[in-house]
Amino acid sequence: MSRYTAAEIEANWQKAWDEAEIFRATHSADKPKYYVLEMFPYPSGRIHMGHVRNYTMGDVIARHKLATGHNVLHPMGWDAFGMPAENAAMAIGGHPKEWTYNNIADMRGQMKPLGLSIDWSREFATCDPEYYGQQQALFLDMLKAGLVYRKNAVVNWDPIDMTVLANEQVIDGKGWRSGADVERRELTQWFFAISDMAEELLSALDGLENWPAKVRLMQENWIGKSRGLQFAFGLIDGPDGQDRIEVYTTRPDTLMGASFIGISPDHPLAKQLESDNPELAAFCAEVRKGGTTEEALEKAEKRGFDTGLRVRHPFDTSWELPVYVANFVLMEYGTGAIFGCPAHDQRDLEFSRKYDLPVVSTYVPFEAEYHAPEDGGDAYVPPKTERVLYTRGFAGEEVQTGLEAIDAAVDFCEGQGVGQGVTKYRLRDWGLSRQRYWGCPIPVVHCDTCGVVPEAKENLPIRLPDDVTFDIPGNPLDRHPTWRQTTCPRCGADALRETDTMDTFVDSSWYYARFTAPHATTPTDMAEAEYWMNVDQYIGGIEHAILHLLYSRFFARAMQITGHLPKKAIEPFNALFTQGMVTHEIYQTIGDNGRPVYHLPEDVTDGRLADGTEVQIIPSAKMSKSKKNVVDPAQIISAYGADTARWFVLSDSPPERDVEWTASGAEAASKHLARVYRIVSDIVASDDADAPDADEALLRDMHKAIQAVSAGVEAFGFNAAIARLYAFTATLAKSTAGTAAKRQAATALAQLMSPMTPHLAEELWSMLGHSGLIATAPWPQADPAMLIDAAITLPVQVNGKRRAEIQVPQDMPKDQIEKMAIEAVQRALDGATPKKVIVVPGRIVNIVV
RNA sequence: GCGGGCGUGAUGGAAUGGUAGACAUACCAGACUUAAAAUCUGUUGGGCGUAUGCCCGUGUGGGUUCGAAUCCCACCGCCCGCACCA
Repeated sequence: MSRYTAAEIEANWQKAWDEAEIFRATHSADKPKYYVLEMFPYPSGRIHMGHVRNYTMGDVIARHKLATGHNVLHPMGWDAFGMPAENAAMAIGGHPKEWTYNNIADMRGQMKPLGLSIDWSREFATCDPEYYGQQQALFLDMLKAGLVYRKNAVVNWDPIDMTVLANEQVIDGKGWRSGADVERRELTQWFFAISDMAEELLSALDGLENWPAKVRLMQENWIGKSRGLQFAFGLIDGPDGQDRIEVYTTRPDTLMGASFIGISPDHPLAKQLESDNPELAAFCAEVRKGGTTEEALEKAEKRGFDTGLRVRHPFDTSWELPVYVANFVLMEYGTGAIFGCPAHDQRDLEFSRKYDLPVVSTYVPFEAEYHAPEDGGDAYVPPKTERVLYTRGFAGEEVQTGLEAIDAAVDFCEGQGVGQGVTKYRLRDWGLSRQRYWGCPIPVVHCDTCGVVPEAKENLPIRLPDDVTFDIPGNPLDRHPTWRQTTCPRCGADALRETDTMDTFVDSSWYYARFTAPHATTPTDMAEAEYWMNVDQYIGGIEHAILHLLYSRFFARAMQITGHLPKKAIEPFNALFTQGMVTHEIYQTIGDNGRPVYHLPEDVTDGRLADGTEVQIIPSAKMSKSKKNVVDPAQIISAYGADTARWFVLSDSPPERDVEWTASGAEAASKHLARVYRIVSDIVASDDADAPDADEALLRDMHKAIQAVSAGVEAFGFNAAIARLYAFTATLAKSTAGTAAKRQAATALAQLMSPMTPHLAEELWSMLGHSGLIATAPWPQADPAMLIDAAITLPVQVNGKRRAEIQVPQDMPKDQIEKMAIEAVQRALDGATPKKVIVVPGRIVNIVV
């Protein structure tokens, strides 16, 4: 009997698949298409277990679809532009291009042994001029369509990476990559007009039924739609030309409780006043400088600067309110000015107490023991759905919910000519300019006479120059001796190229479309896009729930507007699945300096290092180099084979949750695969043709397994599918059936395992004497008749507690089941007469006494 | 603060409102072996009992239901997203 040797088997079958070109995606009229895509990797140089899990899931889907008669597109590429390449060039010398392409070659080399069913003929990297040239063409079309524009803007400047960041890339006031405190600078930048599509991007979320609700909700919150009233307070004796302050509020029902106006330090009025008020200027400067981190904001006192100006309340001209420049008012949201209502907003209340401003409730709750904010209590902010008593509403005293009162207030104010109801979105335009080298050059030219001129399409791609240096910070394109010099595409005069490159999120916002025609001489080929789009199943990490997925949704729309995608691709990803991380325990000892020292899993055996030192085990966390809790897929593959790694990352945990990598788990997976191999070898070697073939139980279990595993694979229930395969394997191992039945069951087992462990499955298929490849063999079908057992076991409950079991024929009439059930639980009934008998067919009997 | 999710054995987890703990890990026991490894078999939620069995049990407390891990309400704990957003 031969032994299971993963290395040999896996190499052989990978070669066979390559030679047969079974994963090459082609059109076919008689098969439905299926496009499965995993979020493409950044070429850091090494694949990690997270990649293995992600791509294995996609591969299971792809292989299952292939076997169920679909025309599958399953491509792979590289998200290859970005800062790490430049950082590497700065740190260790060399060139980002070289570094990137070497990494790609390395990672491809690590990925191929996984045996993924990828159409490698479609592979590309976003740093290929062939790709980014088309991205430039797309940019020019978007520019023409008004989807890109240039403006002067206060931007988030990352002082370490020396570049601008999008709002989405600022996390807690720090750069998402560098972690540096972000500064505010005013620069001329390119923007995608994504906010114009806010409503569309929001309302279309409803149609994404096969996206996780969590992701849809996160996007909804990010877009941040709010409905409110925008109106003006009349300014008394304002500076030159200023006679009003526009404010926006979502709570116009509290307008009669207003006690001050707060404006942002960046508000035009504040800036105007600043010029002849050094004290105010100092205050504003201090606020602008202030940290925007969570802790800083938490601790930051609500502070204001009384401008001395007063406004009139729109509904009572004798009512004057002071105008403060307040440190908590943001210029970026609404109008950059608010009215403060301390009775119904805790922040406004704190501010009012500090500056001794009046506190007036507009509504109160019904409870008697209510401690009003006027008397030192907290601000009263009930849910908008709660009914409260309005004491200072617009229609006199009445009981209303906040929602009703807000609507009524908007109507009333509009009727009185005080402002209008408006809808606002938190989503802001996407700034795409980056002052970096390793990115897609923005294809425009600055001409002294013509201004900013789009490059001519025939000049594309605008290639990055290779001869650049990284010895000093900043953008090497800026200081390149000749690259900038060009001629104006419009007037032919000498002109300068734009040296900003595009945010790398642009690259990943349309790659899924490029995969449908990776070598087209336009961004996409409409016929191919029409055939392959949309992505039927997209799989990736939850960390991309907002940025990448929102940008991609925007791009799909932009590409439709510019004629690069068909209408049906307006939402590019029909279904989205967000998989969990692969985690591992952390092994730590305390070093001489009292600091923790981390140890790699391969250096720890039974909780001890090689020298016998005991390590402290810290609970499982995301694999990270700094904590050394990393398992290298390449090592696992060489130790156990790819099938073991694939099997393990799919088992144990549901795919959307984190899975903990354990050595014992990997060992167990490996043993199981070897066991399956052995069982099938034995079946092939034996000849029990004379054994009673009547072991129907085996074939029944086979059909049930086909049913359960198929359902599991289709519904991302990989862990449950694998559990079922363990059980079916046990049935097969113990079966006393004849060879023919066993061979049939073994064949089904191989097929059901084939999406997860494709190499072993091919080997078993071949051992069992089947011709061709299991990868392309039709998926087994469950026979409905075999799923129903002739006799079934019914638990019998008395008052909801299980007291007995009865064996009944599948089709026994209800009244007979009742009779049998009552008989079976005579003792538990203890003479009592059943009041009611509930028979749930095929499930349970419950007797109520 | 706002929004969302989760809580089941020693562990990962399973369970269309219908036998809670499938499957796996770990542990324990047995078979094979001179021995070990490998392999195979069995046990394992808690408690009571010689036993047929009985009681308890899905974070806590209540509710709906013939029947609740699952649905509803409140609370506790953990996790995630957003956040001086007016």
